[in-house]
Amino acid sequence: MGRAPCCDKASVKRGPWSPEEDELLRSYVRSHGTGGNWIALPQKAGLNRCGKSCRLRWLNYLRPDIKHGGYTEQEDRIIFSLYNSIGSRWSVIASRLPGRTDNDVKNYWNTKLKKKAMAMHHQPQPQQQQQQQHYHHQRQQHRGGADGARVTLVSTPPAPQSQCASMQPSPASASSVATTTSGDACSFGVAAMYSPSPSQVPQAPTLAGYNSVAAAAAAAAAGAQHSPLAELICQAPPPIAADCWPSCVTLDDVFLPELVGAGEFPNGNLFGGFGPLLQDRSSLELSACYFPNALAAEMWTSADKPAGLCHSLT
DNA sequence: AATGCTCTCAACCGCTCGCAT
DNA sequence: AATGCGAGCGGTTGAGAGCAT
Repeated sequence: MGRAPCCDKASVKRGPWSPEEDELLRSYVRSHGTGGNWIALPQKAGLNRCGKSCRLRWLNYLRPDIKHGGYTEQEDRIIFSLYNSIGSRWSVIASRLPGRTDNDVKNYWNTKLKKKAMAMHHQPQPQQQQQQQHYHHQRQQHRGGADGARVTLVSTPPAPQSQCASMQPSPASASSVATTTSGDACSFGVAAMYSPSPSQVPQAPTLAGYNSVAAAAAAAAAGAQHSPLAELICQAPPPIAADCWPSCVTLDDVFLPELVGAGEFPNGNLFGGFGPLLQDRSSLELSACYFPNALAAEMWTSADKPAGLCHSLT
């Protein structure tokens, strides 16, 4: 059973917005803000529109920081990646692309990227497929999308290692030290927090080995049964080179097991092909990363990392 | 020039979620 | 605990622009 309409559709204007309406809404929001109440806004702003319509118009079109069109190759990759990782959660995907809206990303996917993916589907590369099947296998153990363990690396000196396998659920936020269920702080350099409830946390400790940006097509190409994108494409774009790392992607929010190189956090090769990249970027503040589970987080702390990378962690 | 088809994207619809009561 | 309400989300629609015939 659906809810009651938010406004009387018969009495409000619908359809395309006129420049005058745009200006009314723009000037009202500029001077008053939304007030956290979109339902009441149209009347206050002198608009004969449904509040929902006003909200959509503002968020998707009138906001000053909106970018329209002109998607870059890097943005494409991010969308591919995130779509593969989390599916059609457009608001989450859009949040990784400054200036983009969920509606815009959704439209872009439906009209352009999906076709691009399907075109790739007809050009499979056996060698990649084999490797990607491996990714796929591991990816399935990560299901839950972005709901893996979120790890914030802290600069506190290493303490005796304790298992953080039972982290308290916590809102995803950087620079927080999680505690175990017994209340012990996991202060051995890594504080891990699970976004999902513990029961949702994948049990298998195996780590995926691809970066989150190139991963989209990689995992998808593996034909992952749980991946929507996987049904569409079978070929991964090449890994991102150090000199074209998307400027809009910060290391602040990287799903680390995907960022690191191939394998299971091999000692001495933690970052696989991305070591040089990360070293180049060591000036960035790596404040929060995602791991699929606490074991992965622990492996991170004990693994060799590019010099300087941890230096700037908070 | 006229017609039909395809594509794009702004806008709508219906639902879930979270908060307040 | 139950209920109501608004915000937010993702899927879908349809008008209009562009292109092909």
